Amino acid sequence: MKLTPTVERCVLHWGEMGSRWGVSRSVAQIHALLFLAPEPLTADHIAETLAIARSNVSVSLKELQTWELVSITHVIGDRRDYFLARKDIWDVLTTILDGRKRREIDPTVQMLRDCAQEAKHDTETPDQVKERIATMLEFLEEMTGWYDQIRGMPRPTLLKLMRMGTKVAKIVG
Amino acid sequence: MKLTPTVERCVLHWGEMGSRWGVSRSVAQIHALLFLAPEPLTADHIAETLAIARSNVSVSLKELQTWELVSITHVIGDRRDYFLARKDIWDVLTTILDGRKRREIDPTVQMLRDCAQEAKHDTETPDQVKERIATMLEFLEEMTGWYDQIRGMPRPTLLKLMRMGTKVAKIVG
DNA sequence: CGTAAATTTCAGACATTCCTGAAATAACCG
DNA sequence: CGGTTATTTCAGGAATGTCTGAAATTTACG
Repeated sequence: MKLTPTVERCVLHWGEMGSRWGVSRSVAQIHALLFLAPEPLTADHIAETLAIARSNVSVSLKELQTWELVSITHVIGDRRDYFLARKDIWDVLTTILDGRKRREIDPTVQMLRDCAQEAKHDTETPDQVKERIATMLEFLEEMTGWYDQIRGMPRPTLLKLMRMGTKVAKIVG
Repeated sequence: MKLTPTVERCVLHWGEMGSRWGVSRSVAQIHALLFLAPEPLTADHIAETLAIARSNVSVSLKELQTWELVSITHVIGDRRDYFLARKDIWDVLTTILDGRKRREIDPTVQMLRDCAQEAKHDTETPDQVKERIATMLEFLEEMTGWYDQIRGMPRPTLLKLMRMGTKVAKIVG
């Protein structure tokens, strides 16, 4: 896997996007490289190609594995680890969304539930604020509930629905 | 607008979430405070309540205004600016999504288009990589196209569709 | 205008995150 | 085992991002 100008451009852009979404540049770049690579790559290869420290690659790969975006394979007669990214784009997207929901949205919902609970014995917080928190909680619960339902649908069904676009409303409504 | 323990908890959590999504803690905290506040607040009031520098509040409010999440109002007989956050949660969400799409997704699509274009005269990049880029581009174009359609739908229609959940598929399919 | 309040700018301090390189550990082979 | 290769850990340095406070600017009132 050579870093051709085209690949380089994708990798750099993806790294840039990563930092805007709370992922370190290295992690995002490695992910981009592995995503594009037709073959699994060794950590050494990645470090050399992207010109980043070998140790950095090691840590970043660990993180990508906890995100379930990257896995390890092996080649017979070779002791080194070969890394392989999830290639199905739809899969990549849902994996990332699932992860962020679990790590960020779900705890936020929990925090709002706690606040709503506490609010009952809380005389100093104005009612308008309590109401706003309640509305927020309701909204998030509705959104996450919807997301979970959607996630449970078979992909072809979902794709069909998406391709129908606004026509869905006409048929249903 | 007093910083009651409940409000404080929301503000701190929201600040935390902000930094995980590429927004500075101050900006996120100010947004949370303004979102919860029933009344518009002055910059001084915000600085005092959150114990952050007045200048920081000024810059953060500017950023929130470019995101169209916060606007200025005035009170007769008072020269100070009063700041007011968008209160409709649905509106807040779509405003944020629109902004991120415009700033991050659209440029990414453009980058992929450029790569796909360049790929035609590019002999060194393997075909498998070119194909992956093409697939990625196709996927993103489909997703953004769908998003734009959805965004154009009247909100009650969309809400109805969401509340139907998976039933939509049964009726349509 | 002159003055005072309100706001903004911005250089540099501070904090955080990220990355590196050396050392430690683990895995494997003969 | 001893030696070799692969991987991980981690302290500290580098880079980046964030925040502050003083000074400059703008705004509005008398």
